[in-house]
Amino acid sequence: MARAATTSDVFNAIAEPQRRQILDLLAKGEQPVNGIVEALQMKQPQVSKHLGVLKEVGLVTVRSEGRQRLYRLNGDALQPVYTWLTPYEQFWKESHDRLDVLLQKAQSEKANDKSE
Amino acid sequence: MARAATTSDVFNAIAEPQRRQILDLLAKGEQPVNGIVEALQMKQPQVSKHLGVLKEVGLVTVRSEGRQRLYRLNGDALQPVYTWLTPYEQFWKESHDRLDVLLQKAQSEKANDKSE
DNA sequence: TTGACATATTCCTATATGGGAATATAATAG
DNA sequence: CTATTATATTCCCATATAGGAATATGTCAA
Repeated sequence: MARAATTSDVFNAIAEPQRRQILDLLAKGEQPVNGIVEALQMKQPQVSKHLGVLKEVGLVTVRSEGRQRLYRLNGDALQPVYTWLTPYEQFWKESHDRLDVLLQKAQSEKANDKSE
Repeated sequence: MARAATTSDVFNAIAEPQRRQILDLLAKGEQPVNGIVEALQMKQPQVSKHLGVLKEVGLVTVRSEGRQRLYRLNGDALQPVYTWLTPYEQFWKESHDRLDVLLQKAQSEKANDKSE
């Protein structure tokens, strides 16, 4: 089997750096395709393709206005990533105060208390 | 150009569901390859390959003990994902209280204060 | 209608899988 | 040394890109 499609889920969709850039831009507000093209210095067809992927996984929505197509971020679609990631938060938040380390420290301090 | 390598960065590495499963398992504690194979019902070569990817991006570390190779999670390596994701948090945490909405609400409440 | 602008789609190619099967390597027991 | 256990590596294949180039589609203006 080959690698899963980028459209199979949000994790695959955001694996591509340029798609994350597009999302970051859209986080500041709705943009027409050309707005993205200019802001991020990408080629128009590539942007349209990336937007297609993002749309398919629900990360963006579109609406037409005249000849422009305005893309808008749908941040909610990122929640699965956040949900998966949250339990790992402990590993870097105060990374040197992980539970096991704290326990060891507590032990040695207890020992020190006795000897000091 | 083809898709970036799964070993190019953490985002690509965690795009594969089975690799996330492996990480989830290792989050509970160090495991030998066969421990993972049994726990997750995967084939040994596949597990070794996935571990190779995870190791290359720094998500796991290994140490040998006898004939076993014990893999351990290195959660710190997930921080880039968390960092990228955090600004989007507002979109789903109290998703109906997004900043723009809050501002509107504040405005109308202010108006109400005056009238009440 | 015709032209110009905005975006989407198609075709092509090089590349990187992920799984299966078979095999190689490493380490220990006897 | 030899068999066994534990893991890694190699080969092969089907598939899905991501980018470039060219072109199709859509929409509005005159």
